[in-house]
Amino acid sequence: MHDISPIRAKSGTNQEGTSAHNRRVMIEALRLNGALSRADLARATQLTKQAVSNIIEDLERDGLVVALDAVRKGRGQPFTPYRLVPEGAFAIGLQIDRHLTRVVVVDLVGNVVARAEAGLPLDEPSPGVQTILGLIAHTRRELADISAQSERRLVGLGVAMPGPFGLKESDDKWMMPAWQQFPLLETLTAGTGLSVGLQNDAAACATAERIVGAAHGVDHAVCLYVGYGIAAGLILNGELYNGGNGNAGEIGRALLSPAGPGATPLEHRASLASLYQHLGLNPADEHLYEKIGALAAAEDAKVMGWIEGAAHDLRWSVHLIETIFDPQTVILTSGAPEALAGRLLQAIHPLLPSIADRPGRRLPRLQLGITDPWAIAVGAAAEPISRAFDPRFSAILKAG
Amino acid sequence: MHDISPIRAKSGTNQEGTSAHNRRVMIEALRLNGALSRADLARATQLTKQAVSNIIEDLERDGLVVALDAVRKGRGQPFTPYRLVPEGAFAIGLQIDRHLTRVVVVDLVGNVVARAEAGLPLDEPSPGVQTILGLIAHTRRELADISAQSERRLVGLGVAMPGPFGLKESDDKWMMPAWQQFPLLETLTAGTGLSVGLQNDAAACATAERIVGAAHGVDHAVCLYVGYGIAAGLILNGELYNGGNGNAGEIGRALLSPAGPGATPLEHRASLASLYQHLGLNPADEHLYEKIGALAAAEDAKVMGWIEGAAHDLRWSVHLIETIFDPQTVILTSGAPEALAGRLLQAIHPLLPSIADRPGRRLPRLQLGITDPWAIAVGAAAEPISRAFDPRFSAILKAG
DNA sequence: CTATTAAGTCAATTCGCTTGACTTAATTAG
DNA sequence: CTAATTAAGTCAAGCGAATTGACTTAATAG
Repeated sequence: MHDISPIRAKSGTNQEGTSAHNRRVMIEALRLNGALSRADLARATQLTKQAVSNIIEDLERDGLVVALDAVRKGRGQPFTPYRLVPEGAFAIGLQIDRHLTRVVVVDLVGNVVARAEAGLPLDEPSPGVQTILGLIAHTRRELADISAQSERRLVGLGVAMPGPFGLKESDDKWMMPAWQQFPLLETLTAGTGLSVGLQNDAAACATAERIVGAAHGVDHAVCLYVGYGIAAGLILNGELYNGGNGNAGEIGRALLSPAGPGATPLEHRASLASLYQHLGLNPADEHLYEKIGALAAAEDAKVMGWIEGAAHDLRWSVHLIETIFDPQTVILTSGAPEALAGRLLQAIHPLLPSIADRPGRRLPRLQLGITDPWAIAVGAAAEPISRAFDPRFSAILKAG
Repeated sequence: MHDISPIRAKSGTNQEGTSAHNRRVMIEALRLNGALSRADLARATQLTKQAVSNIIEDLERDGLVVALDAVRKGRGQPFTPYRLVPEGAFAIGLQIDRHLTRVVVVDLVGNVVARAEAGLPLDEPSPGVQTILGLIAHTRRELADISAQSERRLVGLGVAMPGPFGLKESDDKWMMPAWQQFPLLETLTAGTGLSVGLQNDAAACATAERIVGAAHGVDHAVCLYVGYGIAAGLILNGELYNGGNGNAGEIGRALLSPAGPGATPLEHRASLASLYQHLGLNPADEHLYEKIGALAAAEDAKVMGWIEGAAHDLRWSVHLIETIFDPQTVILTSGAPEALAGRLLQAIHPLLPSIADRPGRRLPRLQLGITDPWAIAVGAAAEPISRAFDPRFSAILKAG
């Protein structure tokens, strides 16, 4: 922001970057594969045994990994597997949805160790933020009871809320105009002292799937999230893709046909908001989740009608996503009860033909992801963890 | 292929990776900014003056950069700018289109130093490949006349042809089934002794735009290529995105509406193939390019009719691309004459509203890119150059 | 019991970036 | 005209993380 050089160049790197990267690679390898010996790690990362030994010793001293009992397996000296220590790091995830907010604390491997939720006023961010800071403080105290060194091991706060961000004017009734204007990140940074990151809810969902779900270890996946709105979280080359302005994947506003009066945004037909409207339910209703879960389980005619319409558009959305991204798999996630999400998944089938329909596929073209209403908050919390520990290009380079 | 470890992990890195990355960063900085002093480079890349000096000395010895005259500017010692040496490296680009093939040799900064073209049989790859190898040998001899050390400085051969690749069965008449089956890359590798890379034509186009065109220095851009077919080249985070199977951006096969008998693939309505059909022209006609150029310049009714239809669909494609990728700009490129491409661009306007319609934009939402029929071949040649000299994550890591 | 296989350590080495002092050469202030 | 200031660039020593190759340890196969 201050004194930007007119010269465009990528940042260089040095031994620090090398070291940081290799540590991250070790941590990711352990997350993806469970427990590994140093010899295994050396083979998998192409580093020497000695380099791996040094790094592991380092990580062990930092409390991020721990040795298990030696294992005898065939000839040769028994190996000592190492695994991640869940209590090695924690992060806080904050989901801000239209009518409620959720806060979770997750550990290094993605376990939820504390959670809290509360209602949220749609049009008044200021008291809402007080509520949020209260929830965060509460979960932090819970965390302190679990882990003595928790504060030192807290790597950040991830925020997930419906996008898109930073547009001209939010006169769209499906949005949250008051929240879009509020200096949320600054307030949260000041109020918590943590490093704060922001994602849209689909991105958070994709991050959750990547850390603990169906996208675990998959480098190219698209996470289609049907929540109050609808959006896609994009995992490309093993990293979340945000776009030029952080709004990539905001397909809720995609028009369903080239033009004309029938051009409807996708989110007006395939989002829970549209379902609530279809059913005449109040979105602020406290028992909404249970109600639509019961209706879906009972295969209520109105719900099934909505499902059919939404599935029709989603089928085509999957086709477009496959055609454009060529992902290894598409993951359908939802803030909806599993009964509803499952029926929606079924209704989307059979899928339209596309380039994804290729020989030698290993992963399904479309699969159901996490259908836990807390998934978004977990994904939000996974973002700082990923930022701190996952191998990524930017982590090798100097500066920030 | 052989003995794949079941352990999933990213590769580690070491000083070699560091060094390779920093050299690439220098080269990219010089390509993007023209000539820079070592002090400028140090500031831009965050490396120390000393590190930059060592690397520049190295690059100079390798013949990749050269010092210009010292420049006095304000206080302090005059600085010595360095610039890239075009003859520092060469690459061959091969475009295989439906009815013809083009070969170019480009230098380090993207200048074409030799070119050749020939017709190609659609259904017989084998004699076609002999033609291609002949063209390559021919341009190589031309190159040898220009640069004595040319062979040593040839970094690779890039191939661009219409995708998608590796599908089940190419019973689609718009495709080139015979070519899809032929072991092209192996034959070319054996026939030239060069390292060979493959892209679809839109990706090649995007690479060309990135090296010498509208996407120069832009990190998030989508290149919409209207050629015989239609596809999008995706530049995400400053690198070309290929997808899980190398078929990302193949939007020609995207269906234009959710379902029903009217569901037409985009390429049946917005591709030059569809124009030829609309006009009743033979795609193998030698003077096709001139013919449609003249018709477009004369605003022929039939051509304008096709433009209107194609623009209708492309307008919506741009909307979808913006909504999904949130790019900084969308670039319309085409193998068509400028008269036609320009009118098509005009006809696409006004654009549909989208998240790209945001305050503080610097780049146009949609702009015309290179409309040179040789652009694809140049982009194909740019791929090995980029692979050899551009900073990228994979270049830091070991092996690969 | 011996040969073989494999995990892991030890100590020396290597290599590219960093550090801090220094040199060179220009402009600006007095 | 001189001295102070500013900035580019060099020099030489140092550092740090991975590498190298020999070595140790401990298991199984024959």
